[in-house]
Amino acid sequence: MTDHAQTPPDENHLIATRREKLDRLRAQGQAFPNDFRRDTLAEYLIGTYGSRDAASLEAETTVFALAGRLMAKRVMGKASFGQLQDMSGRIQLFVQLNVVGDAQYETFKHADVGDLLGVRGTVFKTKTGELSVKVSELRLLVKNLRPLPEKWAGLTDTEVRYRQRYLDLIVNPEVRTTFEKRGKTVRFIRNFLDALGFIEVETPMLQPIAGGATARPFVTHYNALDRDFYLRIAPELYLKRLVVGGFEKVYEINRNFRNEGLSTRHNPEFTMLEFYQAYADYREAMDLVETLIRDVAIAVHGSAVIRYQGRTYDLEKPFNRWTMKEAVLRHNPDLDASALVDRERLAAYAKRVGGDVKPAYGVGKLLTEIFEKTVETTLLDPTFITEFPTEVSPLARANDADPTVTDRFELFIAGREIANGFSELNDPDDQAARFRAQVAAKQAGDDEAMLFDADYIRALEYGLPPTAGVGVGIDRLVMFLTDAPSIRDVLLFPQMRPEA
RNA sequence: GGGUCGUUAGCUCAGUCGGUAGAGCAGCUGGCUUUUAACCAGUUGGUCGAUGGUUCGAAUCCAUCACGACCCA
Repeated sequence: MTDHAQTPPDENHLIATRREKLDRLRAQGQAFPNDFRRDTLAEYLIGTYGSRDAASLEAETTVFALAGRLMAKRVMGKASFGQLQDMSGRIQLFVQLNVVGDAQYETFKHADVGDLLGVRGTVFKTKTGELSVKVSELRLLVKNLRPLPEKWAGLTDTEVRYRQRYLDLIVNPEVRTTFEKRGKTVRFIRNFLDALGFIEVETPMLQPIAGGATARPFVTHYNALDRDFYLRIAPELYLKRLVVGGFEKVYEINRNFRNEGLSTRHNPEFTMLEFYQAYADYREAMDLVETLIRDVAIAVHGSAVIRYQGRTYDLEKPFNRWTMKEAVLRHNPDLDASALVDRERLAAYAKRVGGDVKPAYGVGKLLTEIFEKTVETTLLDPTFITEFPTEVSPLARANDADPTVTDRFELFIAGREIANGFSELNDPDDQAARFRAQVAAKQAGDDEAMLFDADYIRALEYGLPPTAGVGVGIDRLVMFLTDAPSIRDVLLFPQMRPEA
């Protein structure tokens, strides 16, 4: 791009002024140099010298090279202060005319907050005791053309924060902390599973049949094959194929895509951990999940006692474990055990509590509706709900004693589903029958129902070991660990409508 | 999809009953060699989200639309 002289007519005078400064830099030579090398981060200086007193620092003659973004500037005649921010934090700069000379002092005087600078200098403490760098050399490395948000109130407009996350990250340090914690969370989970002998794999995102969950997929087109493909809604069926193939402990952490609405809890692409362990059942999986959640909290947060949105959660205590029926009865005194098997009464009650009621719904689906409407958001302390109806669990193994329910659990924390796991259905004929029921539901108008995956059935016919599988919503887990009220706060670039 | 609220200078926000568009910060000019929301003096800066309507006159009232936040489905 060489037409830098062309300034869009809608730019304001602040940008125009900075472009003039840039034009002068271009005229003087390389305006975007890449030959300055730093050897020190702000955090290192603060950590190493922050607690030393002013007198002892006077003997420190080491010259450090730092680079970063100028975040504040205070010019006082022939001496000036600034704040330099790098990836580790901030440190104060002290620039004096009689040390750096006219040219560099002018550079600093006319620098804008937001410019990227390289400086060399020694450490000292000011009268007020702030560790600072006495600058002996200063260079402008990149000219900032767009003014940063105001220094005191900062950037609060949520729309701008999400759309221009880079700006949010520059001016709101706690945002950076949130995403560092997110990275730490994922890394901890990988280490945790690796240590238990799990193998991490990657399975297709582009799938000819979007299986493994009940959700509407995104459709795309593969030109070379002239065929529609789907962005995956879950990796589940592929991971279980791998268990058939002998990956007896396997996991994947990756993106899923669901063609649903946007909300504080939903983004169309989100990150899911799924892991599968052969020769284990859902109870062992629950124990593993409980340990994982507790340990990840300690690793990321330093403690198993978490403050989330004003409420304290003690993950050290054993998680609650209730069956879905127990939970529904506990929260709905108008219902008794006999009502839970009476379709008419359940349908009437589900309707009363605002649930979706359709003629095709059996008692299991109706019970689930009532659970979602009356119980889910009340499950604040970590709670496993078990015995999900078979009707709503097309991939889970039916319970040996009561085949109307499955050996399945979901974990709720702060009223939100965090994990979902079950003993896998490994009877190929039962699975084929459940796929056929899903296909029938789809034909009856349920556009979230599953399709028949013949290759998956073929894989089961080779023999899927008895297996437990779990999915953990990473975004919701990170929300909880970072005290974030909205999923958008834990996604670097949350989905937004295109700008007008 | 529905409801409520919001959108005014680069940022954060005021704007009365419908009567010439405001502040702080940032910017620009000058002063100031230990400041830290530096300070002092002067000063520039507006498609009031968009479109249409009511009115002598609209940031303000009405309608539609766009985008966002929160709640609900």
